[in-house]
Amino acid sequence: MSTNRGRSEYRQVADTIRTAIKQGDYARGTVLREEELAQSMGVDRSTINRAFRVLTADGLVRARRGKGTLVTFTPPIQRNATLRYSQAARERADGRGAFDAEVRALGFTPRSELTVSRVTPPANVAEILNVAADENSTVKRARRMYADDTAVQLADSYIPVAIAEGTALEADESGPGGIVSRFADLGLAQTRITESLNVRTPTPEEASFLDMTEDQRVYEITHTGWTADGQPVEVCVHVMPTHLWKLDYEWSADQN
Amino acid sequence: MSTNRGRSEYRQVADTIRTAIKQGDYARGTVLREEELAQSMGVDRSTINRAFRVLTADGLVRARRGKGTLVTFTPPIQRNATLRYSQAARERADGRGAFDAEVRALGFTPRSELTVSRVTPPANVAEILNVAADENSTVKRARRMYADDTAVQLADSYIPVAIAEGTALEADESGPGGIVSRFADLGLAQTRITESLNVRTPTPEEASFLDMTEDQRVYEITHTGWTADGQPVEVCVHVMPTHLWKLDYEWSADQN
DNA sequence: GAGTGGTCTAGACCACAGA
DNA sequence: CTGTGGTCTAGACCACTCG
Repeated sequence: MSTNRGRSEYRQVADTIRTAIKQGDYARGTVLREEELAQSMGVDRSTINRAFRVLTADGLVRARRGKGTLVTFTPPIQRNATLRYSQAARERADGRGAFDAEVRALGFTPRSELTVSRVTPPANVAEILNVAADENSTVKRARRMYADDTAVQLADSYIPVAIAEGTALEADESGPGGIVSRFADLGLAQTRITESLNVRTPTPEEASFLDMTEDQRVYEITHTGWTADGQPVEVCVHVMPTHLWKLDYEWSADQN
Repeated sequence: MSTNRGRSEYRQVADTIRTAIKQGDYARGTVLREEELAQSMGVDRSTINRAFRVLTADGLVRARRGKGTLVTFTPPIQRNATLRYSQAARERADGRGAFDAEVRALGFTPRSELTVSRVTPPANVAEILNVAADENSTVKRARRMYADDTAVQLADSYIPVAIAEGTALEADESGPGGIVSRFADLGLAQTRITESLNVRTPTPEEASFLDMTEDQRVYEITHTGWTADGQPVEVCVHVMPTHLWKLDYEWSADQN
């Protein structure tokens, strides 16, 4: 491969393959082999390996030892933060959650698993909820979400035991309208929502569950629901691969 | 370096240095040298180089050819999307913008440059604003933002020429309360805001301006302001390094 | 056992910074 | 001219997949 305006060979290789994937020349599921590409492009295998690392970080391919490197590019799932929690959306949802609609919109089949337990919350969650961080002071509703059997999101919701104890909030099924409706049933309707968002490297555990490498990135969204009198009743920490999601927000400019 | 539960050497090296930086053992500005670390840790220089690549992606260090690798870790700047556009914030601001307050909150000195021109908007912007994409159909207000002389954000705002022509919206100074107040002066108060957010690799130009490598990531935020009668009057595209920013959103649960 | 990616080393050469 | 990172190659060895 010829030299080209200071752009290194592995980046040129990555650019070439990226373009091919986006144009549809390499369809999702196509298997590429490093050695073969190395020979056809006249470079060392390590150069191809490095190019694939770049493409992997962007979520375009995924290497499998012993098998080859698969093209995995998918358009992102759209998460509308505001609609998810609106009254109207809950009435519209017919018992199906927001996640369900988001995934179906792309033609995938959604699935999610829920595990409810009592746990000691992470320090930052304990601080927001104003509960002790050193006991089983919260109910944790851990959701694991999939699209066509691919894990796409982790969402761990924490509720103070003082609120959840003996209520539907500790049940394995959230019921019609979702968990937010259960809060409303208890007279703890969430009227104000805050989300704090950052991007980071996944932990090894997250990377394993979400089938990511540590070169990829996740959104970490800390979502808090507040009642009208300013009480924080639920904190949910969402972790999702950045290459799989697009986030939408919407609000009134003069509400504050 | 001994083998350790399948975690590769370069990741172990990265973990070690990451911990040292976060604990404050390597202060911001410390210069590290690959060859020196390679010898002290008993590995090849390329292994250290690869470890630094990981740390660079996280924004912890930045390599400088000919000089060494500098520790650059900084706590993130907090951007509160909702407050930026509220009436209250504009009145509080004393002529200083939201960016100004966000940067000062971290002890840095903010600075920004503004260039106003007429341009053909990007296709996605043209579509939102419902203007032609093939002429100088929009006024572009290009802001370049710095914290202590480090570039931290690019924000390109687009306004239909039909709205901006001959108004303060085409001026080089946005005036008290910022550009949003000028819209209000024209009877085009923005009452609804939408933001669509994703994460991607910076373009070579963005990487150069923001002093990033292509291993790092940027947020791309497409912000739209709408009037009460549903007219889109301004689209602003923000590009900012993910390792430098934390994003906060806030809204009423039942506004929709 | 053969195929394929993940990683490490050793050596080389280039580009850029700075004296 | 020297120091330092960026990249490329060649070879090696390991881990995992699949027949």
